[in-house]
Amino acid sequence: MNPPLPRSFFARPTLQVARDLLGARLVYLDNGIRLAGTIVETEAYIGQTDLGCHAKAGLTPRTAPMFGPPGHAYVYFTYGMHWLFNVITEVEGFPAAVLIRAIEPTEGVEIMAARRQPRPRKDWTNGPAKLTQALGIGPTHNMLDLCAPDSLLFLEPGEPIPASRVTTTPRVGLYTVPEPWKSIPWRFLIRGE
DNA sequence: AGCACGATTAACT
DNA sequence: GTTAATCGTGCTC
Repeated sequence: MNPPLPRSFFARPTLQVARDLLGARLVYLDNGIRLAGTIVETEAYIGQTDLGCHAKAGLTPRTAPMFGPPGHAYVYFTYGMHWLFNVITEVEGFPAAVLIRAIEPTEGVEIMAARRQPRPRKDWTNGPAKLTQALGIGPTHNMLDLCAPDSLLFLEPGEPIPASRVTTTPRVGLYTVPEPWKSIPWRFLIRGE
């Protein structure tokens, strides 16, 4: 078993981290059972000048995790019902994160399936709030250190994804965000996933 | 105190 | 393609 991605992986430019997380594996130890999936879609949110990023509001109770050290979780509540999982990037004090938007289930598939019943398999983890449902990630995991040796939630390296298989598009769901932030291509996907 | 809106999803037409 | 669900957050008054 590969050791988890170290803090130095996350303490880099956010676009680099978002790109390199494609193909990596997100792992959650749920009561000792490994639930895991390969990351196939990410988005970058970078600093207070990015008007699509929560950190545009500055340091508040909600955005505090983004200002914290890299390699920690930022789990937030939105639309009155959904939890979204992000990984903090860059140096402490600079607010930035990568949103994990979709994974391909690899371990603990039966448990994810049960939580996402009765939906078809392709709808189990193909959205940022769907994958937190399937894995069981929620408010208790906010600010968790994903690089701690005993962490229940962490990322493992996977098969490197060649540039020919990576696509970028504008980020999703930023309806009222002004340009250029609305259209800047900070969403990363594995082609065909 | 009130209000507009959201890094979404599921169920519609 | 459109829209309801549902409530914390940040902004304005």
